[in-house]
Amino acid sequence: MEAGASATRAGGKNSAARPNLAAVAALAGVSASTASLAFSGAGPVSDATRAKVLAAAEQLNYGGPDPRAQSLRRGRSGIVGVVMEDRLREAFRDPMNVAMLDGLADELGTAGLGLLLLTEPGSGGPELSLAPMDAVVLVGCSTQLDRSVVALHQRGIPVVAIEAEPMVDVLAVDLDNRDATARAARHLHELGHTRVALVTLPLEPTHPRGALTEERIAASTAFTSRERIRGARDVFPAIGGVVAAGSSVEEGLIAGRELLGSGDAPTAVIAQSDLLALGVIRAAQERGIRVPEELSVVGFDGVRIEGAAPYELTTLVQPAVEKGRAAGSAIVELLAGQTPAPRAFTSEFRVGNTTGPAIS
Amino acid sequence: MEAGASATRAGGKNSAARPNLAAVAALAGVSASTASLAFSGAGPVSDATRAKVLAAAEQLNYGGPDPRAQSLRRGRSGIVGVVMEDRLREAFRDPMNVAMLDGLADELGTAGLGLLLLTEPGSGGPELSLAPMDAVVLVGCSTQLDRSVVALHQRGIPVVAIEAEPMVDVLAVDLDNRDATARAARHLHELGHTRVALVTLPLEPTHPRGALTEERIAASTAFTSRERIRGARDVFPAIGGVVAAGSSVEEGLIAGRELLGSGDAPTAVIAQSDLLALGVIRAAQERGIRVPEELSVVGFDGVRIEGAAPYELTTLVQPAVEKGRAAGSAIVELLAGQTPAPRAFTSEFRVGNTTGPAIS
DNA sequence: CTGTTAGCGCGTTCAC
DNA sequence: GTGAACGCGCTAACAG
Repeated sequence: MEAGASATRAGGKNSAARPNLAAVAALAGVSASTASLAFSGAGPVSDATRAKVLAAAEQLNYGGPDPRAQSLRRGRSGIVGVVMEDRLREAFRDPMNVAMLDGLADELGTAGLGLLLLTEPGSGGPELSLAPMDAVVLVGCSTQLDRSVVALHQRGIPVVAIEAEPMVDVLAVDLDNRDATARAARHLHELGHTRVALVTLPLEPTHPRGALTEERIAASTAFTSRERIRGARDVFPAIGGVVAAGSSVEEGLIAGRELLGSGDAPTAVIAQSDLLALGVIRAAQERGIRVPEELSVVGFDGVRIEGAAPYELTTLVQPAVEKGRAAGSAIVELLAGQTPAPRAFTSEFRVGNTTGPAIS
Repeated sequence: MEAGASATRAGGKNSAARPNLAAVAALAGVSASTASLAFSGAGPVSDATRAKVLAAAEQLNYGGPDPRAQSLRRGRSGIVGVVMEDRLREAFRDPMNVAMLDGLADELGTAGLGLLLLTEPGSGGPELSLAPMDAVVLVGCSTQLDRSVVALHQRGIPVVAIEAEPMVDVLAVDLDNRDATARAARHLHELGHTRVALVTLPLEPTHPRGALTEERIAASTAFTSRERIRGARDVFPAIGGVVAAGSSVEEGLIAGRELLGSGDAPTAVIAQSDLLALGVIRAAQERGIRVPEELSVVGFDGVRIEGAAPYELTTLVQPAVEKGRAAGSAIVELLAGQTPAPRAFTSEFRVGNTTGPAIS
């Protein structure tokens, strides 16, 4: 051994094999278990011994216990999987998802848990059942994940679902999608609207646009969209409309053009997200239709959107961050062996300046 | 054993202990390694044997090999960590980050790798060195991560950094932040502007607002912001301005008010993101300052922003998705034992309708 | 094609 | 305080 200033990228054969705890222990002249305690700090170790171990570690360029081995030994990896709809960009485009994720990450981070982004099976992404995770959060997922959920249960991995069809042994974090939409619909009803149309979020995994038909509703795999449709139908049983390909202003614009260009254009539109609602308003502007005088528009979510001015959307404000936070704390409790109760959140109906009396 | 329709959540003592591969193998009457092959499919196993194993697995309610054990044995977890600035919501608010992540996730997903969201050390989140990951991507990180990077190297974990201060043994995915900004600055220079101000992205981890001072620049930990400042100074050596607390229209508005309210307001503003640029334009509108007649504004990123109309921002279009994709493929190559070359991307200067000749 | 033998790297009993 | 042994659950070698 020459001088000790090396360690940059020395070419010695020592650097070839990665050191492990045993090697460090050997060099320090202690047993492996003692060395383990010296690192984890979870046990009585004399300062002198600890120093010896740390010195040996430094000399061997040992970076601490291997997380993979720890995971196996402890039976915990500190990772929580989050399953979202296929395209990340799609999911992140909607501020609601982002807010929810933020709440979730916040709560999990506090507990030292990391967030693993997964996509639904079949989308070519990482296999849901291949990742070493301690728990899973399903968000805005299609209702067809039963297979995967069963596999997770077999592994004893707790599952929390945000706004999903109820499943056995899956803790639900719910939103009053149906009731909330019904409340908004009632508002329109009271204002005298009868020709009301829906602009819904996607109903199928492939997100095709098109008219809202009975068949599509029946075959839909999107829980949230369907619940909101039901809410609208609680008030307007025969309500129709169009299905958008995503939650964006652009999609709302397309949907709005479709609706407002038809023979008997609606006097009110129930959009399933604020972004869609804003798009519909844009479409109205294009045709010179005034909002709310000639067209009422309600949204869902209650996000502040850049560029919405001068409109203040009539909408349903949902506690997105809280939803994420609730899912996070539920996970933490689940991992602690407790059995938390399902959580249900309610949206607040906020009247803005985009709804008004129907003109007959 | 009664009828076989059970397995829902039977209370037998068999369901207490989670089955493992050995148990399945024993029940199937084969060796553990054979059972392993039957599951992984990576080896010659007779159909009859495989069927036996699968049947035993089903009977025992075994969900397949434990990913944690596989991780240890194979030395791979299939997880790639992504380290971003502290708040997720903050990071996701900027469409650039989302686009980049999308490209990254896309490339990694194809390789079967999952994305683990991590925060910088000290932000209370999951420890960067505690997660079982195969590689790490640093994005928009402060330049003070050397400690963590060293730890990762000790573990033999490859690191890719997107737009970061060069570090040893870290593969760089770079953007021509400085040159690009200089190009935009030159454009303003040629238009005759001399009173030009900057609106920069945060310079410190805590994101305080305030005037852009020499001290702050010198002490800054944000690589991208600093490079862009340098680019501006290549053309306007004495340029000053303000530091925003994040990349958002709101922040741009605040910064714009500050700049335009001062004694000698600038005739041109170089904003370090399109969101900030739009905010500055809003501030100008508030004061009745016309863009581009009385104030020129350039941005950075080249994103389509809802609500920007009727403006089409003069900006630097950067290939965000490609950046992410490049980082992803670099990771894949690194994990395959190859040594990919660093990648560098260039931004395209796009002249919109928010810049014009200086009025003197 | 299948079984046997060794570990992967670590944490946790127990003794001393 | 410290050391010795064992096993987490699986898979990569080699035998047969």
